[in-house]
Amino acid sequence: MRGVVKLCKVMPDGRQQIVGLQFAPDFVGRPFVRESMLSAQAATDAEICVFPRDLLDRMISETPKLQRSLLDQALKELDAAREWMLTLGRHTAEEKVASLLHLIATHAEPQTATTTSFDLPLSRAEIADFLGLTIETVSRQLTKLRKSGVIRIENFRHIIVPDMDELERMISA
Amino acid sequence: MRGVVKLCKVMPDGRQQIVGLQFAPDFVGRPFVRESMLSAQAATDAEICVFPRDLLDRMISETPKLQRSLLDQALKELDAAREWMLTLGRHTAEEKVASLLHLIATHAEPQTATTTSFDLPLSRAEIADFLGLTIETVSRQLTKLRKSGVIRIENFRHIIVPDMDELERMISA
DNA sequence: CGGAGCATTGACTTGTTTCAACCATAGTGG
DNA sequence: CCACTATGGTTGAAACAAGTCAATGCTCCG
Repeated sequence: MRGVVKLCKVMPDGRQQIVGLQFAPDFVGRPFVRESMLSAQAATDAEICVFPRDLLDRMISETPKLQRSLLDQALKELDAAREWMLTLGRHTAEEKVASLLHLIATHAEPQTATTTSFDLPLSRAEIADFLGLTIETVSRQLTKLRKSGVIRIENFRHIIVPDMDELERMISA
Repeated sequence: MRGVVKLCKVMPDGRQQIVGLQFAPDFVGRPFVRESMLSAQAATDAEICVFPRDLLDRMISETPKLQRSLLDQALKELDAAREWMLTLGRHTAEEKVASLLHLIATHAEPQTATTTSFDLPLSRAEIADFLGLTIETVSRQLTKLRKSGVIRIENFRHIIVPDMDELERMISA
């Protein structure tokens, strides 16, 4: 209902990858399945509406409409995941960081005109885990974007994008 | 029904990423949606069973069982996509190549004991696009795996894995 | 004040890419 | 039948982007 939830995968040796962010009205969880190889953590303060599993399973089985919207959500997430695969596989560090800022800007609060500002829901370490980079590289790319005037940074977490088109041009995808 | 289909995304500047491989009885396509930002190409000779879109849409709407299996397939693909995000983001080149071999080995023909052999459905260039690497790096990692005895290569495309456990150990995830 | 936690910056190293040469195979046409 | 080209793959050397290691800065908070 409010806040951001991150979906994580970890390797035995400790390397970690965030494989998805869930925003405001998204549904988190996997009906019909006992467990998955995924952990979900709140990235910010969040209000979550929880359903008991068997009740939910039953409701889904009985109402085709619900099942349909669940399918839609799954397909939306699938598209997002594949979009992100392109980012992880074929973007440079700079493009990756720009992509993340764009993702958050478009999914967070409603926008006003071309100028946008928002709070990062993630720490540098979490950003690194999302982008497949190190915190140092994330930090460097952020200052690079700042120095080139694409973004402004206030208090580490608050980002101001004077010109969204400029940011989108950094991604070019 | 037979063969391998690859799902591709391309960037305006030509960089390309393969975001999924579909094997034998998988369903390819997106019901209810006119178009998606994805192209599907046969990677090998393939036999495909095609349904007319409106017929399929209608059938799905009317049979909850079909809708359910479609949901299952979507969730399966979502898991696979996220698994691959971990590979793209946090694995080294060597681990990536090993992961691909493992993926193909486990999805291709049924297996015999620990020794496995199969034909690569992808060219070096396609492998590179799947793993987010260059063809040169792919080639180098393959020879590295060959020289270390984890795999044998016959005629460029045919791979023999003497010991599956050994291959899995290269991935460690 | 002083320590803990997070972020930034710098110097250096390394893995992967880039650029280029080369090899093998198959097909084509003189 | 043999050059000749096209295609796909391998290999080497140099360049570069990102990672590693280490020092420092900034805030919050007890």
